Amino acid sequence: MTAEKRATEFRQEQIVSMAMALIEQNGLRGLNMAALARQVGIVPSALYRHYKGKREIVGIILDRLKEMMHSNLKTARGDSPDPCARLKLLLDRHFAMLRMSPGIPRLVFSDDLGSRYPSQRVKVLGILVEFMGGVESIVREGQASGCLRADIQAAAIARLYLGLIQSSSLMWYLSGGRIDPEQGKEEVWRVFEKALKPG
Amino acid sequence: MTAEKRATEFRQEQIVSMAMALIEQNGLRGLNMAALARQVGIVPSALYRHYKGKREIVGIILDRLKEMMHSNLKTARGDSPDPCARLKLLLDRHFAMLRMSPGIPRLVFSDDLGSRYPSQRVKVLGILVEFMGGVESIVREGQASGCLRADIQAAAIARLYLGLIQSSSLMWYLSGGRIDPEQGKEEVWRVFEKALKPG
DNA sequence: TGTACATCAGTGAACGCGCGTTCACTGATGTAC
DNA sequence: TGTACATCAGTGAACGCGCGTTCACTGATGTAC
Repeated sequence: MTAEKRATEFRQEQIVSMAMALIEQNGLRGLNMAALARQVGIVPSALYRHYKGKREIVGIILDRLKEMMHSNLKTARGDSPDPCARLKLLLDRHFAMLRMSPGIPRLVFSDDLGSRYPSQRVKVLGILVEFMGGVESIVREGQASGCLRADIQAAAIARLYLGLIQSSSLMWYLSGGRIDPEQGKEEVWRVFEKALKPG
Repeated sequence: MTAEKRATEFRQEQIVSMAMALIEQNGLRGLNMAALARQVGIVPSALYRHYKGKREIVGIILDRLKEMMHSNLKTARGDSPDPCARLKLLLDRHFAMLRMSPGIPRLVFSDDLGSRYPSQRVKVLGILVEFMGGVESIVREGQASGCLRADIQAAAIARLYLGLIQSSSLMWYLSGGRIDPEQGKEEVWRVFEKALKPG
């Protein structure tokens, strides 16, 4: 049986989208060329008409992630004069992104990625560092404006913010998706606010 | 060249220890029978004289982890009448464990583990759930004794505690080991204390 | 409008590599007599 | 104390599987004349 012939742009889109779905289900290990081709509806060797190989596909997913994280930060930065409202908006956007692409944490924290494709690990590191930096600078503004307590270092607050997101993702992942992420998000924000508003 | 003949108990110890070292360096993917045998100084097939296979070796590492986490909780629980001092002691023990076996987070959060050995994932889940439960119960006591604020749910505080540990491990891992874990630990505790002492 | 040709997405067979595991065997060590 | 035998940790060759990738090919589609 032979698949319908489609434009390469169409297939590229399909491939990346199916790749993310596979990662979501079984991690980076679940992303293999045979399964990917099956999902797309073509034969494994046909994938190479559209991408140079697996490495390139993973790279493109990370590029998109970088772009999304970047755009989330930019949106949050320009939104409200109140830094704490911006942090909340960033959290909203971040969770919206995770809801749309639940495979992201599995890819980012997959240590396969680092050991198999060292250059991709550098990319991930850059994404996280940029995100942390962005959060930290909003936190600093929050401390200046008085909406966040100033007796804790901005970097530490940023880490706490990331830690709460992370442990929320972890719970979501460990529960096998049974926990509602939306609920997790609101709880994260409640804790963050209560713990870090000036006393 | 033929290796010296050693008692199986001796080799078993060596194998597990080398396996953890390999995981520390390159994650679960870095743990392969060829490299492991090389580290031990025997030939790959000789490993099977001492263990049934890779699955068993990984299982034993997880059993030890479970035991360590369990004993950390038990020690912390019995130590001081002050719940907050117990949380600090638990943090100390946890970081001491990580310092001694830095491969642990890579193994626990390796999604390879889950997808390749589903039964091991269940084991990890059990370990984490037990740990969280233990932390939560100390937190509850802390809220009752007045050393922790009571206006945040105990479960949320426990998650924050775990989140701080996690993001500290993440920083340590991403930095390639350049950050001093001991320093990270003290910072974690400072943040935790400041954020969660009653107002 | 029809024909010839280039382009391009599809196919299936095959390759090469990594890796966990098996198996027949060897030679040293400990034990029974 | 010496000999015969069982046990057991070691060896190396080979197997099987998963998986990413290559390659010669086919047939449809779009374009030039």
